[in-house]
Amino acid sequence: MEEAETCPAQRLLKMLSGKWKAEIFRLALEAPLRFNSLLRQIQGSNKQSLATALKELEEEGLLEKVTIKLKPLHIEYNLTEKGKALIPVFQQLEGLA
Amino acid sequence: MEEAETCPAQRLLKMLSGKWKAEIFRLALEAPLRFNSLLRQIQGSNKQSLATALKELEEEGLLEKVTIKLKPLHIEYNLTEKGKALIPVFQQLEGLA
DNA sequence: TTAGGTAGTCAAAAAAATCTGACTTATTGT
DNA sequence: ACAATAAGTCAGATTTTTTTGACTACCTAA
Repeated sequence: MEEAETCPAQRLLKMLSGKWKAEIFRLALEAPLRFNSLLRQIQGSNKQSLATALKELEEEGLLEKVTIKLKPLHIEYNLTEKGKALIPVFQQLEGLA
Repeated sequence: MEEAETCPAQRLLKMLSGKWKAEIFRLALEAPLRFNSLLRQIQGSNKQSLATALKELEEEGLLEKVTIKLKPLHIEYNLTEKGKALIPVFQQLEGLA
């Protein structure tokens, strides 16, 4: 059941909610992400959860999926402009921690 | 099962995670909170969930519970200093929304 | 050609979060 | 004295999120 939210910050908060999204986002600040590397980097995570998180981050427009057609032929996830706009918030969050 | 988090922002994000916390926090910016008013103000919520959220916000040190011993003798929840430190982050979040 | 890597999907199970309704204790207003 | 309000708690049910393990499909290196 979907519900309307009254609090504007809620939407943004929800974008990074869930067990793995914040960590994925943080790693995306450093370099383009690749599925299996992520699975190795984030200990305790699992395929399904990462796949779901990546799909949602993509749907929310924070990450974009890019098929690299060169040599090792693989897929990358990059921060979008919208994703980059979130960096200062994220840093402020880290600053308080 | 508890797990250690690697991402520093995660802790802060978690403080305002959950279905009602952001909304509660937002209302706390305006005025001290009272349980039953909150229940009426936040449509769709319920006692138990609000009680849990308030308890957690208190444990996290964002709200403090105050017993007002005057005339109508009641309980208030106020933003703590730590809670107030979160205001700019919250505003930035709303600014992006 | 066979093994290993990459990038997943699917169904089902388990765990965590949220909701419901009944009940409590103390204080007010009439 | 009685009913209403305030501020909850508790057990159980329901819902949502997260995890597990099996299974695809494609490519590459030996």
